[in-house]
Amino acid sequence: MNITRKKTTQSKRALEILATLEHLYPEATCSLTYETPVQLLVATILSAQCTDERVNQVTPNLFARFPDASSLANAPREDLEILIRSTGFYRNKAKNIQGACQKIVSEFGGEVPQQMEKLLSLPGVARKTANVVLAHGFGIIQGVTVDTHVKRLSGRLGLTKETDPIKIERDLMTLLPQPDWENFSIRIIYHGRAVCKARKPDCDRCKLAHLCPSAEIKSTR
DNA sequence: ATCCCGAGGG
DNA sequence: CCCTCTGGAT
Repeated sequence: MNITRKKTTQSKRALEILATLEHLYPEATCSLTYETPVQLLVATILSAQCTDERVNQVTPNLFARFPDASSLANAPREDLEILIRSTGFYRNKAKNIQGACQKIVSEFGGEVPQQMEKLLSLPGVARKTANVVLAHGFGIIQGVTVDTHVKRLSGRLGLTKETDPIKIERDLMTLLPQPDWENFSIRIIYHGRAVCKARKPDCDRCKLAHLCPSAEIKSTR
């Protein structure tokens, strides 16, 4: 009973947070630029530990030369590395992009698969990347995208005590209605970038402060 | 737990 | 200098 009641309270608070975020960022969408599911997958792999702004800076040149899975699969590794270098982790990312595209060509007919298990079988693709591709590429809501922002804000907002992204995702999936899973993530990310920043969270201007156990109240001492 | 890794902010 | 940015594999 206690647990059920507690979960209900938390879930209600999660919904209030989501409602506030929807009001705050009505137009929030995936901020990566892409034309096809393959390009979305590649851009998402590139977005690891890197701002989406920087990803969008390299992908136009990348996709102009290697627009699809087969051209990426057959590209000289060094050309890929040079094109994506500024996004960091460029050797791993180039290897993973190429490996993923080779498998997409050889096993999935050159198209990004729409099943979670098949996506997870691609090198460099785990739940975060798979969730982004399924949601924004195909409109399939399979889980909650947990990136560095979702992880940080979920903790600060008291929506989870976990630190493992998989467990955080499980908590958020319990707290939120399935159709809103990606809506929540995308807006949390916007809020994490603009207000609830990693270094210096701007609690004074935060519209979620009244719902947040971590908000700093500066008037008390 | 550690490694991969560039770029920008403080 | 240190920290952070839509992580994933070993």
